Amino acid sequence: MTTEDTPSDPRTLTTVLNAIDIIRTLMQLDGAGVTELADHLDESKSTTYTYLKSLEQGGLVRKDGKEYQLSYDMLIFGEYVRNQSLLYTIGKSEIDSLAAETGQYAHLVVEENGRGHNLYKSKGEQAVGDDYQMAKFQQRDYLHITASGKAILAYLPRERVETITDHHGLPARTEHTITSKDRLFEEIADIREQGYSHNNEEEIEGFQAIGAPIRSRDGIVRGSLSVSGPKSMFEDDSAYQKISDLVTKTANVIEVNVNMHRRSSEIINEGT
Amino acid sequence: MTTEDTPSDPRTLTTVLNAIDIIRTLMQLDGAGVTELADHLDESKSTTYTYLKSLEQGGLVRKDGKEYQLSYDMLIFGEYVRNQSLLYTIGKSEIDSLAAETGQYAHLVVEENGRGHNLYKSKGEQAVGDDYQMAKFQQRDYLHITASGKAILAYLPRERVETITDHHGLPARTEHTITSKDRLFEEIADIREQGYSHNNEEEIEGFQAIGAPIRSRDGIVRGSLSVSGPKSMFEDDSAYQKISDLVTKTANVIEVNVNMHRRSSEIINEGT
DNA sequence: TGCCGATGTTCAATATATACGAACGCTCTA
DNA sequence: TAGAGCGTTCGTATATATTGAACATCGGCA
Repeated sequence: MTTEDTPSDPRTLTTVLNAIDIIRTLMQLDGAGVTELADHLDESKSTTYTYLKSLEQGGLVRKDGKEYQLSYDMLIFGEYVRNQSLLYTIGKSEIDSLAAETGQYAHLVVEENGRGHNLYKSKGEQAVGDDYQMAKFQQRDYLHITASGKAILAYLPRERVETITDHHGLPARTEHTITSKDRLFEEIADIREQGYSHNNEEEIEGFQAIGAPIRSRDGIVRGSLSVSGPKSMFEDDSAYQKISDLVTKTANVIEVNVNMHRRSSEIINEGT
Repeated sequence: MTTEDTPSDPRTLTTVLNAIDIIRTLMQLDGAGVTELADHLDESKSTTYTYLKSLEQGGLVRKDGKEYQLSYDMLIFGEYVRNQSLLYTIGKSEIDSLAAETGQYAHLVVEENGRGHNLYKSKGEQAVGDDYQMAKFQQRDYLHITASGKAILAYLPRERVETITDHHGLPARTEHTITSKDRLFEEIADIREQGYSHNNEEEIEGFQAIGAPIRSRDGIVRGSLSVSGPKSMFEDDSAYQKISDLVTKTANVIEVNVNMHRRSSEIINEGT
């Protein structure tokens, strides 16, 4: 239906996929009417209409004046997903401290389907960059482009990294972006040695970042965090050192707390 | 399929509604396996399996170990919906100030399908109540139970209020909850006279709140805001006065800014 | 005011996708 | 290592989605 649709085996519910396409397109178009949507999806008006009405009845879509929009129920799902994440509930305040101590932006990230999802971000006092750019809910990043993403890649099984890069490719954002697998695996080796990742203007010109993984006791990456800001903040050696120390320290604190929490839930569940 | 399902006319896509049921149930159960879900929905295992796989392929659901969960894409939808709302983008900082000035919780609310949805909340320094209770994403409230909800009801067309109460009823939360239509319409008249609403332990024993509507130039309610805290904060007359003044003032500021923004977009769009 | 074009909505026929049970495979546990 | 419980596959019976054409409604413009 859309350009990105994989062939899909015949045992998949096409109606469900179509509905999801409509949801995504509605987001992409920032709301749309029946005709506009139908044109974008190459479907008949009547079909599109039926989908919209069904989604409306199900509460995922709302008719707002002349246009159909995603409903506020989506907000509920989103908040639910966020609050469900241990990384978020435990890490939130640590990320706030990290942003406060560094004065820059701090982010908390998880991986899903080979992309980095922003669970939370906190803005430090000296953080620059329009809120515009930062508020943009570009919440799904390529992993090879960000410090937090690279921190995750570095501790994913090599095979998984292969799959991800094969699937998503290594598109460039700036001239510093890592665009070859070889280069990426070199970088991964460096990160593992240092324990943190460094984004050297690979996502945005003039911006740098330092990230570190958050792992569970068995070594599996659960997510990562990062601090980002204008490159001037990272150029001075002692500043760089300070930030990387804070980043790894914070990652460790969250790691310990998450693992403690998991352990205690496991003990509780032993009765089951 | 679920208990709340309305018969639904035959022109609706049942597959879409079924998929949405699965999403909602997955949230309700905090993740589930195929069998558990199938039991809850009174569907065959194989059918449920097909839905889960389709939703997974569509990216709304993720298999997390042994259980299916809502995906982080939901977070993207949620953030999108939030950021799309003018009330949020404009009101956020005002709500923060309101929380700071009163020291209590401040909320920003919109109405959808007769329920109040929390767009944003901010916690003041002296705010009490476990983060637990407040972080709980109970983000869809009955309108007659909260100060913000009542502020909205007060400026909705009477006919709409009737529809909403008929549909949702007036369930009680405490012994102070308004549970009759007559009482509700009296309250609405009072709110219109005062310009703000007062929640007198109608939602939670020992908690009070003051809310005010946010309306567009044509008088249509776009949402509301409120400040809530322990009743001791509201008992002193001058404190009550101070809070209600701040609440109505803040509502006005947001109102003006939203209306200005809309006006300028309209002017821009004149070229279209 | 009244007409035109565009958009939203309905419908009946057709083409197609979904639902289910039974059977198989896997895993965990006793 | 047997067995219970869960996830997965598949063939078939059945119910569902799709579409264009016709109708309704809205908004703009003369």
